[in-house]
Parts: sequence; C-alpha cells; structure tokens
Amino acid sequence: MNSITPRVRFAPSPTGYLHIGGLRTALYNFLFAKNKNGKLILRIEDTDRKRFVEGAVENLNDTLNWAGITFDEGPDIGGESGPYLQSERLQIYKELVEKLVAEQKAYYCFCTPERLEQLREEQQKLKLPQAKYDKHCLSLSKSEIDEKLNSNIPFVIRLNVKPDQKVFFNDVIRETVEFDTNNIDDQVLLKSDGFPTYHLANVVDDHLMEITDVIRGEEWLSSTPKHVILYDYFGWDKPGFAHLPLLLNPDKSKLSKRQGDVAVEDYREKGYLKEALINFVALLGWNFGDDKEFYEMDELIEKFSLERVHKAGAVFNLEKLNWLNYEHLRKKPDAEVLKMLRTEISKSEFSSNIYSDEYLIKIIGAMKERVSFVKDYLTKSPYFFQAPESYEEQNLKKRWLEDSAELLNKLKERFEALVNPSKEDFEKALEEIAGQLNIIKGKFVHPLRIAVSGVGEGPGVYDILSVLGKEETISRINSALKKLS
RNA sequence: GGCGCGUUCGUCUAGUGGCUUAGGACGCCGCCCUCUCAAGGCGGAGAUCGCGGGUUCGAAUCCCGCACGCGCUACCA
Repeated sequence: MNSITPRVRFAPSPTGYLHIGGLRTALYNFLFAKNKNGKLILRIEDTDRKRFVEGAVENLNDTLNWAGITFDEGPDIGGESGPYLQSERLQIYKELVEKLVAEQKAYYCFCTPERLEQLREEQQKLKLPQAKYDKHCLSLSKSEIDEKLNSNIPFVIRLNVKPDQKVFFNDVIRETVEFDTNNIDDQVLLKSDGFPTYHLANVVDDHLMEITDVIRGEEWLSSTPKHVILYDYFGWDKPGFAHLPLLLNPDKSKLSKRQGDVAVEDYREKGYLKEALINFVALLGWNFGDDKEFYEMDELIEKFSLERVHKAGAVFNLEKLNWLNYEHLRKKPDAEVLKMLRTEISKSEFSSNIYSDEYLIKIIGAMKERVSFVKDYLTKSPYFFQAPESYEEQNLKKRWLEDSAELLNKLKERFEALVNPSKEDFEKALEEIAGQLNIIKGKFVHPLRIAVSGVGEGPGVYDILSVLGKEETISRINSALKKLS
C-alpha cells in the first residue's frame, strides 16, 4: 500500500505451551515480515490472570527459538514500543479507555455477574435472535456513577456500540467482510480487576506499537468489527487484516488435544526436525502456485505472500509430516546427523558403549535412505550398536536352511584370510566361494545377514559387513554358528 | 438460535471462463531393479469440482438459492 516498513506481531497468551496453530501463525507473521524487510514483534497477552501458567513465557520463547522464528522486538529483546507484556501496560489501557468514557464511546457498568447470567437466561427463553447486554448501565446518571464509584462497587467498562450501522473491513484473505452493529455486543473493555480484555488491549497495543498488519487465526474474524469500532472511536488508522484458516483435527473440528498432539514441544520431543515442521506447517494453508513441496526457511521467506493463503481450514496430517521429516533428514550433512545421533545414543540403552565418529558416519551412510527419524538409526539397525542376541524367528524359518551352518562356516574361513577387507573384498570373497561350490549366492547371503544382524532387512549385506569390519563379522558368525547349529 | 467464514481425490493442494478426458504431493496398490528392507524408475486405483438453478457458444472458475461443516456468540484469548 505504501512504503512504510511493515510491522507485524505474534501475540500469544502464556497459557502453557505453543500450540501448533500458534506456530503457524507465528511463522506466517515471520515470513511476511522477512519477505518485506519488516519487523516482527513478540507481545505477550497475559491479561487473563486466571489462565496464567508459570514458566509459559520461557517455554514460548524456547520453542519459537528452536523453530527458528526470531523477533525484532519483544520482552527479552526490548525495543522502542515496550513494555511487551500487557500486564505491564495497565496504566495505558486505563487512561485510554477513560478517554472513551468521557466521550460516551464507552461506559461504566456495575451489573453483577448474577444479573448478567439472569439476563442471558431470559433472552434465551424469549428466543431473542441474539443475546446481548441490554445497555442497562448506559442510562446511569453522572451522580449515580460517581456514587457507585466512590463506594467501591466493582465495575467494568463497556464499549458503547451504536445500533443500526454497518461495519466493514477488508481482509487480505477474505476480502470485504461486513457486519451489522445490531449483532455486536457492548463488549467489556476493562475488566473489574483493572485488566483489559483482549479486544481493548490488542487495539491499543497494535496502534501504539505501530503494527501495520494484523495476521491472526480465523477465530478472531467475528470479533474484528469490535476492533474496527474501537479504532474509529479512538480516531486511529486501522491496520490491514489477514485471518488465517484454522488447523483442523481429522474430523474437521478446530485442532485440539484429545485427537493428537497439539503442542510444538510434543513434536520436538518425538524427534521431528524443525525444518520439517516448519515446511509442513507453512504448506498447511499456503502454496506458491507450483508443485514444489520441499522448502527451506529462506525459500519460504522469498516466496511467501498473504495473497496466496487459502480460505479453507486444513487437516493436520501426520503422514505427510513424516515424509517431510524423512526428506529433510536425508538432506542433512552427515556431520550434522552425527551430532543428533550422538545425543540419541546418549539417551538410549547403548549410552555406555563407545563408538568412534568414523564408525557412526559409516552407519549413517548405510542407513540414511531407510530412516525418517534420527532415533530410527537405533531402532531399525540396533545391530550396528550391539551384536544380536537373538535371531528373528520368521526369518530364520525361511532363510536358515539345512546346509546354512556348513556354508557359513566355509565362508567364514574365506573371510578370515582377508586383510582389512573393503565392501568389495567381502563381496568378491563370497562370490568366489559360491562359484567354486557352484551354489547360488543367496544361500550364503541370507544366512550371513541373519548371523550378522539378527534380522532380515536393512542395508546390503556387504555394506553391513564393511561397517562392522572383519573381526566383528567373524565373531558374529561364530556366535550364530554356536547358537543356531 | 443469531452472526460470520468456508466447501476440488482419504489428506495437503494446482486451477481465476475455453490449453482440463480436472494437474501435483502424501498415503495405498502393482511392476521393474534386487541378497533383504528401503531408495529410485514406471504404472494403477482414487474428485459426478457440496447440491440446485441461472448467465454464457462454453463454468470447478461469474451470479442467486439451498445444504453441510467450522468459527464466534464470556469481566478467555
């Protein structure tokens, strides 16, 4: 629209963990800001004291940081528009809302929760089209208000919505959205505990922090007219709006616990790479218009635009995430996988064993195309970390034949003669003996695989052998011969 | 109930009036490769574009109605 530097914000409330939907909202804000050379602000919406969770802010920071979403301003970083914790901005909200009261754009309300409850029940009984506050306290005289205020009767401040008007605003994703003010409640702006509600706080802060574009979840679309009224009452310019489609459960309801993991930290703990999660979540509701599905963060930044965000909600589908995790993992340099593998080992039953970098790198080379998660290295090929103690029953039945022990014994003798054998040396030795005895290779290969790994699947046998080396190979053949003869 | 938003293969999506017998990806199935499992290559099943009306020579694409789903409807965000 103009040449002003875009300023956007991610404004979570500290109720525990970062929701996967929150991650996507944060990501879209981040991508939008980076793409336009703008600023991203982190603001903590801690205006609900009942829902505040200790340590939630730290957790939010930690998770966002892990995901690679960085902020230009925020509680920990500082900035010129602070404080970035709404609980530290109470005075600001109070002063501004009082200005609105002075102009009759908002008013004191002394109604008790009981009366409000009763009002709602009555309205329901009468089957009124919509339940709204009845503006009861709007008719209070100045002296009545002062008297109640002086005797410390609890109060809230409500937005004075004028009836019979149209409110409309433009949404980048949904275009023009229109509401009738008759359907808009006199929303509480300031609660009786002196804290603002979301509606007041977000408008005030977005204005004061010079936010140019509000990018948030679709659940906010219905309350946006209240915000628009507020901007008008204050006489402020409105930011641009973009309401993102919701992330959905398999049954299409709003993504929630009960139907799977919703916390980003759950996925982190399960071994998902941040690259995969970011890639996946970015594509849930956005695409560039071509067939590309594998993205790194910098490409997302380059190509992202709100105009290409979809309108409809998207089901969070684990299978595609798993595939992306596989794709990102296999593209990582071995040295990086090595680091991750080491931490995985340290958490495993093999933690007391010692493996050289060289050895682990060989395992990575052999297994890379067979794993989706780093932990798969341990679960799919435990034999690289410890000699097999038992042999898979099914496979044994099929592959361990009458003559297997004898053939394996002959093969072992061949191997013993080898000096520092490579993969090719092992292969040649096996082929030679098979040729000499005129027996097909499979008769050697399968029993050998069982002996050395205990299972019937995995990398090529010669690859396994070259990872294990001559000594270990022979020792494993020996114990297999002992146990299986 | 009211208001709002949405609706293309099971899922994520391409598609903005003719290039579409609706394309890709994940998943699924089959074949090839092969010492196994993967990977890779090739192929297959899978969408009457929610439904019904219009507009137009022509509609997934434009308009209207309906249905369904979801969101909001708090002194929660």
